[in-house]
Amino acid sequence: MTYNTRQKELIRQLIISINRDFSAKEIFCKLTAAGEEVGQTTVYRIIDSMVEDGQLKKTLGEDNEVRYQYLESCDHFGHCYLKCNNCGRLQHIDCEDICDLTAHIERQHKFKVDDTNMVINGLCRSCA
Amino acid sequence: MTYNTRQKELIRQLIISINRDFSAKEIFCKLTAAGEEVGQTTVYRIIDSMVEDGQLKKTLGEDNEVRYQYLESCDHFGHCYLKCNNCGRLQHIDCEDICDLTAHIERQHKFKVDDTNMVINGLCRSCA
DNA sequence: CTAAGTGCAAAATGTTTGCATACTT
DNA sequence: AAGTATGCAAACATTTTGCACTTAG
Repeated sequence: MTYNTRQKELIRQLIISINRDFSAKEIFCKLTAAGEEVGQTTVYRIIDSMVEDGQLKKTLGEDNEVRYQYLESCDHFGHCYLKCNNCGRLQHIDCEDICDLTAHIERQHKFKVDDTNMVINGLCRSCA
Repeated sequence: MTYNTRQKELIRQLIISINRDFSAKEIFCKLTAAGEEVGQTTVYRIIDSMVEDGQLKKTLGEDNEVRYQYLESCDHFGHCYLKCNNCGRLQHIDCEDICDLTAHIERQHKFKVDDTNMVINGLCRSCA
């Protein structure tokens, strides 16, 4: 079982409100700045469990820093995302939209595409 | 100008011979194990310069470690790769092969795909 | 009451920097 | 000779661990 705690709720809310990718340190600093008392160990632990849970996706930011991306929960089997290089937001797309591509790659290149975690980079509509 | 040194050559050879992704630490350890004297600072510096050069691509491995992937030099404008999740090898594919996809995404999803650095994960022919 | 979660301080890990020395051209 | 590159040791930054304490169910 897993308990609901003040810390988990705070972190979850903050992550959602940020609405772009973030580092563990950022979360810790923002909470502290807001006067919330949450230990940084706890921040790391909660973030890690959200990654295991599939709610967050790890990415590599500038300066080799580990960043995380919130994935809105969805029950699709395939998870494909468009990530904006400018604002950092993720946008989910349906995998049917790219199944022509994956089929092509599997046929022509003999490569079995893993479309459960595919991220395509670029610029979103508002940043383009 | 940039000088050719024993260390650069050793590291370059090693990276090519490894033929999969690697961490800076691995390079340092392998060189040391082989009896080659190369400082770890040097390893980091040479790898960094290869990243800036476009010869290596950074990725995020397990345990948050930064890993690097050797990209065989090519003069294509678009760089799209298929990366095997098992053996770690990268395979280059031509961007014409995926331009239908990028066109579709740009049209339907209003998202300007950056195809200069796109990586698709999956399993290569021998690992599938 | 028990299992799960928290937070501190310390440790471990990975990476970078300052600087004197050595090597390339 | 002049400009680069190297390597050490120390500094840094980030993340993890051990452990006693607290909290949720």
